[in-house]
Amino acid sequence: MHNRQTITIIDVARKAKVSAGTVSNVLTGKRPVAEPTRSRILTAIEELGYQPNLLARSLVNRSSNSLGVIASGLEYYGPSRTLVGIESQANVRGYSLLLDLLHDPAAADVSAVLDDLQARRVDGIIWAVHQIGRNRAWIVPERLRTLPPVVFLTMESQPQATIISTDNRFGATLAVQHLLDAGCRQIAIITGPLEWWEARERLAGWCACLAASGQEYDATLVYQGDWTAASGEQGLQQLLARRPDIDAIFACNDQMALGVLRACHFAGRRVPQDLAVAGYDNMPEAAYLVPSLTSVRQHLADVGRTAVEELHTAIAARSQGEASPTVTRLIAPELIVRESSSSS
Amino acid sequence: MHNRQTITIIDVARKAKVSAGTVSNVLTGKRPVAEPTRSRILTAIEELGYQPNLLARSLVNRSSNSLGVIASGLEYYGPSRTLVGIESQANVRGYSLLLDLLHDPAAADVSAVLDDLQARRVDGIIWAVHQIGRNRAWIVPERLRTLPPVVFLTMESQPQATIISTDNRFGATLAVQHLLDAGCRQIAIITGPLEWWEARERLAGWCACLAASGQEYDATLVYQGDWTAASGEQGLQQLLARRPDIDAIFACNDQMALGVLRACHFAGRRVPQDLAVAGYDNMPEAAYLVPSLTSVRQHLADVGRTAVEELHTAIAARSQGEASPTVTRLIAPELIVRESSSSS
DNA sequence: AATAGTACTTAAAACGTTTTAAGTAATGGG
DNA sequence: CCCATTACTTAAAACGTTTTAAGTACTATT
Repeated sequence: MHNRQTITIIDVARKAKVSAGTVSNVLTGKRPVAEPTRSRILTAIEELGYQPNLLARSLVNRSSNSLGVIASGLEYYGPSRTLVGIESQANVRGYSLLLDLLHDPAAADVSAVLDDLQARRVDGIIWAVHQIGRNRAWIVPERLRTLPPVVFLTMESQPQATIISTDNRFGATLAVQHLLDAGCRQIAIITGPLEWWEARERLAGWCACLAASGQEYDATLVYQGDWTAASGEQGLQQLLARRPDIDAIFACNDQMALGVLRACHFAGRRVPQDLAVAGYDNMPEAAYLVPSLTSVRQHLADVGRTAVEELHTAIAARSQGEASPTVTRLIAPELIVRESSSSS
Repeated sequence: MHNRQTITIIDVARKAKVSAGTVSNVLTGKRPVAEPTRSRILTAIEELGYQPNLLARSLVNRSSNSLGVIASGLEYYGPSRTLVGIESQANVRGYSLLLDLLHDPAAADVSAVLDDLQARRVDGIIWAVHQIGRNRAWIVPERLRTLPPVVFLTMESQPQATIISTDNRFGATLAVQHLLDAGCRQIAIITGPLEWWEARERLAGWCACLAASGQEYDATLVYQGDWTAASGEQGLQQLLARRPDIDAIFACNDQMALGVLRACHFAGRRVPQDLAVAGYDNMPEAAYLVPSLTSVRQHLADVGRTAVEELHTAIAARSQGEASPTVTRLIAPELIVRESSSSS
């Protein structure tokens, strides 16, 4: 019945009484084609319902017009937001996206996914996995040389790599300085797991800010959580037990801040009167909690978009044979002050 | 310096003193190769660092081993969760994922993305955009026939399409029945935008459940929100103004439920003593709100995985030349009871 | 009227695989 | 010792494009 033979550029050529090369010329627009021929070809394409085969095109062009994205934790707010930014800019630049998710972001062996992307001849790769423990160990010049250009998200600055990230240290400073300005003096912190680079950076921002205000490092003010609300709840309980005098908490993400709010409720500490609370991430829920949550907003979609732009220029450079310089780009976050920290 | 000439199967063949066909045979494993030759080839591959070009392979195989995913709203909890499920099962089945995001999920013109996926010769397509208004209008047999197999997520049952979805009507029933069992009698609902199929389904579940308990439809108990917490907050205020006697609210997602909780706080209504609240989605924050939120948990990762499985069998069927039957699969959600609705 | 230049077209050669059909060498049976 | 059979190998032909180098037909110039 339906022989569904795929129709190729040759069928179009035959129908328009012209050679395949000419059809290709009108398709790519790289070479002029006389008006009558062009329109003859166009109607032939239309009538046959011809759809070019991008695989064949990519094969000869040696470029697939696609980017590989390796991400993890997509079920969380941050990563998915970043991906949206990546996708929108990829669209603008005409790239398709090949998505790979890492189930264990701490795993160091990633050669399989990299090989696959390479085999599919992606033009560039965005590495959107958080830096945890030694999961960056594969980033060595020998491996990078065999890969298409790579842009890394959310990792420590490194001379041999292009990196786009939000400025976690600065973000933490914003929050802590705000708490200081609000009159708080004993500001505790609930960090993320310290194998995470981001967690260390935010802790460093807290340290630096307190140091600048003349306080010296006090380990009893630090609790290491694991990003979950449960750990925030437990963290506050422990901190209160150790240091009943604390008057502010900087929770390194909003989930943990949520746990803190809950623990405060049961501990009978009013927020913000008895204890000011600031979070990090500015998740959509933050504005509607009771009390609404002061938080640090990262411009994650911008991170994603910038990553694509940076990658795009690197790709262009390499296709010219030039070696593109590696850059590190930090995007400044912004503090959103809400009820949980405003004394009024 | 580095001439970065890509190394092909022919280079390997030459080095192993063998023909390209034989190398292909050990690569694909479809035809036997004598042990000494095989190992000679293997070491040649190893030494040259050969990486097969999947584009070329796909060209001759007429199958790219990849699935196209068209999604939207990825920054929200549900869609990203579903995508994670899709990705994990795609991995199991050996498919790569080509991701396209729709910025306006209500837009009806989607031919551009479909064309692109088709041009890239994906083996199948997962349509993960919510059904809103007429954005399903393109689903007509003529168009479907030109496409590779498609699986639709979250839409109304339709004979000509394979559909995987959670059972929204049943989920709503779970929540409302639970509120009835808790002794509530005036159960209001805050719906999503009623152009959304899911919103209509959940409303229908509420209606059905109340009808079964002998109550007849009462429009003053219905408020149409837009999925945002802000609309939930406003919804509760309006409902209370209209009907001060309501003793329970079913908010059709957790964001709106969050707004309801906030509004209750300011209106001085205690939850659950004065007003029981149930949400939908069971977002991670639900368990840590004060009070923690009763909600309907959808098994979204399962939806994603099932979609891939269903697509996989459809692909297999079509490659055999058979027409695969269309199926509709509804996945039952589950109610998670928490403080916001338990009278104890 | 010959030459040069312009403006398109085209046949053929890539691109890097897999598959087909044919070939070869070794083994076994009669 | 010949013929089948088995077990691999291989050269060549796809797959569907783009690009290169070579035409071809005009027009403009001398």
